[in-house]
Amino acid sequence: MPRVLSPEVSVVDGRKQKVLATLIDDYIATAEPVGSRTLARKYAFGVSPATIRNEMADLEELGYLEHPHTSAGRIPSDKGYRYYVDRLMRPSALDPDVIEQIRATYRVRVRELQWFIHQTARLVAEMTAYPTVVLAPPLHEARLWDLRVVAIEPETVVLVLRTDTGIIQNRTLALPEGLDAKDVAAMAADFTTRFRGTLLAELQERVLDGLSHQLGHSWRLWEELLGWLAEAPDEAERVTLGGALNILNYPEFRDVSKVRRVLSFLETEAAIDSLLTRRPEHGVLALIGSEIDREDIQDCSVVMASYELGHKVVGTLMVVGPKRMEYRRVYAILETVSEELSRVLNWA
Amino acid sequence: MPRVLSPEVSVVDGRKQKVLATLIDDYIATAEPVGSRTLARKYAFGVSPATIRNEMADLEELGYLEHPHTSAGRIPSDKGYRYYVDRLMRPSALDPDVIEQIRATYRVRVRELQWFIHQTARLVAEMTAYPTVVLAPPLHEARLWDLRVVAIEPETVVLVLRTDTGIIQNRTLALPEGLDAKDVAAMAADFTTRFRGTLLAELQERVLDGLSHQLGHSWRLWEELLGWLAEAPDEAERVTLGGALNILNYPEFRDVSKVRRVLSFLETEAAIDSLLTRRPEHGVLALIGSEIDREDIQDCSVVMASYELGHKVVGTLMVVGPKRMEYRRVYAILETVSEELSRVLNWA
DNA sequence: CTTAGCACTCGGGGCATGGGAGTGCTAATT
DNA sequence: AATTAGCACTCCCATGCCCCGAGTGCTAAG
Repeated sequence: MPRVLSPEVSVVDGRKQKVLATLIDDYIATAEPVGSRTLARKYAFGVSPATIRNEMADLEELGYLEHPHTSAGRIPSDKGYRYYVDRLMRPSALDPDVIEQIRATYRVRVRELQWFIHQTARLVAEMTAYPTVVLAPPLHEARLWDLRVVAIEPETVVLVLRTDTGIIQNRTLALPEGLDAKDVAAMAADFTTRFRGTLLAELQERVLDGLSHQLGHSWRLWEELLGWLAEAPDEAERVTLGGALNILNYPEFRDVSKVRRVLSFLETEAAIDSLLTRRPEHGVLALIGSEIDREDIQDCSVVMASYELGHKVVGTLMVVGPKRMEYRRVYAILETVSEELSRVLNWA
Repeated sequence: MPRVLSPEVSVVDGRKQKVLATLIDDYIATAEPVGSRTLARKYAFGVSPATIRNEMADLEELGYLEHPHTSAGRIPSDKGYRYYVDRLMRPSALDPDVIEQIRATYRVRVRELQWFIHQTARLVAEMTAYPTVVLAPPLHEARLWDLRVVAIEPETVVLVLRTDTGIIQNRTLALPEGLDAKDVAAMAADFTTRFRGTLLAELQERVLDGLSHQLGHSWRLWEELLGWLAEAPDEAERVTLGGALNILNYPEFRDVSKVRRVLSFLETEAAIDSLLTRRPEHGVLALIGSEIDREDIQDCSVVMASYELGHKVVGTLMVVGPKRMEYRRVYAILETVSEELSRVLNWA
């Protein structure tokens, strides 16, 4: 008859914690269910397998471990991982080399936001060896700062849109007959003074409301121009994916259909967005397996962090991998990268 | 004792051709080795399996078919596919709907080249159901047309680079102290008049030769500016990949390691470049299995077509899939898409 | 409380077996 | 001479079986 265990107290028991932590570390490293003998031999526990066996049985009863089948070792449950992440794992100190690599990435001449986002996705994917998603600030939430016109040819101009978050989009535009670049430049200047500071989302709405009629300028041109303004926020590439193929390195994804599930998830903007409700304002946060409320990637974990621009939280980094993820390392990397990224974006 | 067959003549034999064509069609559709019985029953041949068997044995001896093992049906050899592509397959007429879908994609307001390339990759990947790569014209081969400066803030400007092929890149630049936007604009104008028409590759070289010294303007700014010009061609994203996940739908890629081989190939610019030596100037070309001289994707086929800009061949479309590819359909789609794309890029 | 001992469970690898698909040859048919 | 029926043969592969080993859970002794 099993001992009766009062849940929270017993896990606090030092040895149980050590067993759980060690088991999870081992399982993260090997992807094989861990047995009592392995645990006792491989790590210096100073107790016999039988003792460990008892502890493991308790941990299972408490819901921290599971049994794929009778004669296999144990694997962590979602609850087990959660406990590990919240209480057990020692924060990992990044190697100075690694920190230097991160800093070096951002130690560059002035670049545009999109460049930083790309580099970040690439960097984190490479360093963690998991697929990584970086979300750019949604253009809808940005405010118009500046609309400029560059004459390129008599009948062609380039529009340069700049927002308060420093995002720049440009777009070539053919001029309707009878207008030259100067007219357009004047219109743009007028437009800028009128609407500087307005949310792009709001402008978008107003366009649909027929803003162009009220402006009195050349009707057709404004239609095009405002049409573009209205489209720009939707067209902007918000999700940047790095190292998608990393997923193929993990044995839990030896099955092609699982690979498809995860990769389609990562390529679907709406899917990624659905995770954003959980985004942490500060620090790093993990969603483990069933904590993600989407069926398609229930056997994955997601680790997220935010970054700031103009001292406001605007974007997100996400690392996606098997539940058996190297949380320690990923936490450390995301912490450092999100800090450094925020720093460079805030020109500090 | 097998009959002696003079190679080229005998394949011309009508029935052998029909057997070969039908077998390949069936294999393309099913991915299963095709046996004589299946062939005779499923398609109205009017002869018995035994006869087909003889034909198949001949075709194998001639090198057009292979035998995975004694008791399996036949599959086409690379030579067989080649013969099929060159002589056997009837060109497929695209459905009017499909043609309309292609046209509609390009029936848009003025856009930049990069937009067309993205759309094309997406469109072809969706229509063929294979991964698709679109190559942009290499910036090295473009000529400087225009360098413009837009003042954004007192100490920040946006540079807009335009080439003869209409490619636009822009870049934010922080001004060194003591310079204002007007100075820079003047410099840029000067630069444009001096170097309009020069190959970017050449400019790149000259930069390395210390061009900035000769220009006499503010030394530091030119360094930055020219540094950017020198980098731009290398940074430009030349390879656009669409529908990478399509590869997962084909049973020959049920094995994750094969998926990895193909997808890493597609993500490696240098690898893609190595195929370019075979790019056709006109029309559509297939490389089948061993005809691709790279080991990593020997069990794939690549179908390519070029597109024109300014009436010069500058870029390439590639569809990548298993050797058992739907050549008919892919040929038809690539033909139409490359024509329509060239048309829209040439403003016709 | 810990541990040795031991019976028990279960998944998976190895091996034999049989069925089925397909071939290739021969001989008969047209 | 070409076609086809017949048939023996080959070989893959799914199935079932057995056995091994890893791991457990219980009991009883230290």
